[in-house]
Amino acid sequence: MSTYREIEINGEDIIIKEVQNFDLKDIFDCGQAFRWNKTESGSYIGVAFDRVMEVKKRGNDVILYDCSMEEFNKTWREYFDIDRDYSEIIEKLRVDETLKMACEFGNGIRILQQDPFELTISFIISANNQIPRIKKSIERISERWGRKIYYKGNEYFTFPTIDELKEAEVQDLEQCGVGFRAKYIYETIQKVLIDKEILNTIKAFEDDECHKGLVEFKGIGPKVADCIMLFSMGKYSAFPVDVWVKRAMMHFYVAPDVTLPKIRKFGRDKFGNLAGFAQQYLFYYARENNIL
DNA sequence: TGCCAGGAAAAGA
DNA sequence: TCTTTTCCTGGC
Repeated sequence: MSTYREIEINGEDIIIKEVQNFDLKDIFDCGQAFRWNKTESGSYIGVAFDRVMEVKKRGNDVILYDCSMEEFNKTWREYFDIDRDYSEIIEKLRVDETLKMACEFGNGIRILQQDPFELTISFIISANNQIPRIKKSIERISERWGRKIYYKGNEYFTFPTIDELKEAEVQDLEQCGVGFRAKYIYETIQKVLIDKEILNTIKAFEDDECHKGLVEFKGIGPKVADCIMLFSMGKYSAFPVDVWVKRAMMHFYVAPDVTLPKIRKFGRDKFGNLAGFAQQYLFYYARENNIL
């Protein structure tokens, strides 16, 4: 289902009129992206797809600064999932009392569609890690191997391409603060160097096959695979079970001693092809409210 | 199947 | 200041 939205050009900027369920804090604080930061003016600046993007809300309008209609249609429309009607998803999920509460809390969430290679490396780093440190590691990797770009007089760095990372050694990666995950990142780089289309191939698979393909990488377990397929491969039956979702599920649905694979199966069976959305609402609700 | 090591820094006490 | 926890995976 897609809903028509009015898109306007205003000087150098794109204005998407009257967007519902689109809140910048919800989108960038729900743990799916690591390269966006809030500015003093209330906008968010991030690096994605080789450029710096600044986004701001004005009423219910979304402004994308310095962006042509062509670029918007080619890249950001899909990235911000503009054509999806989230009220329809919330309508279906809110029959469940817990989800009703979680959806109301995080009603501005959108699941971004990011670059599979960047997401794969980023979520390998995320394993048993915390967000400030994950962000720092990704910044260091970008500074070291990415391309320097400028926005409003400030320096930014693109996330490196596979070719830019081909010389990276385990030791170099360790210097970026990724710790024991360095060898997993190194092995993933080698694997992608051998077959540069491997992530696109995996992306084209059905959801379960996609998950199987991803967990074959060192450093990618069930949780990280679910994140990669949900945030960069459009696989919405994914149900990443991290510490917060586990807490939320144990709090609201299942017995305290249930294993992670069982929680994952429970979530996927319960929410079907909306599992990924349900997970995001639950995760955000649980973490922001510090539920036990 | 279940347990635990594995960076280092944030968050909590 | 010190201790615990951290969006978990691999290997035993």
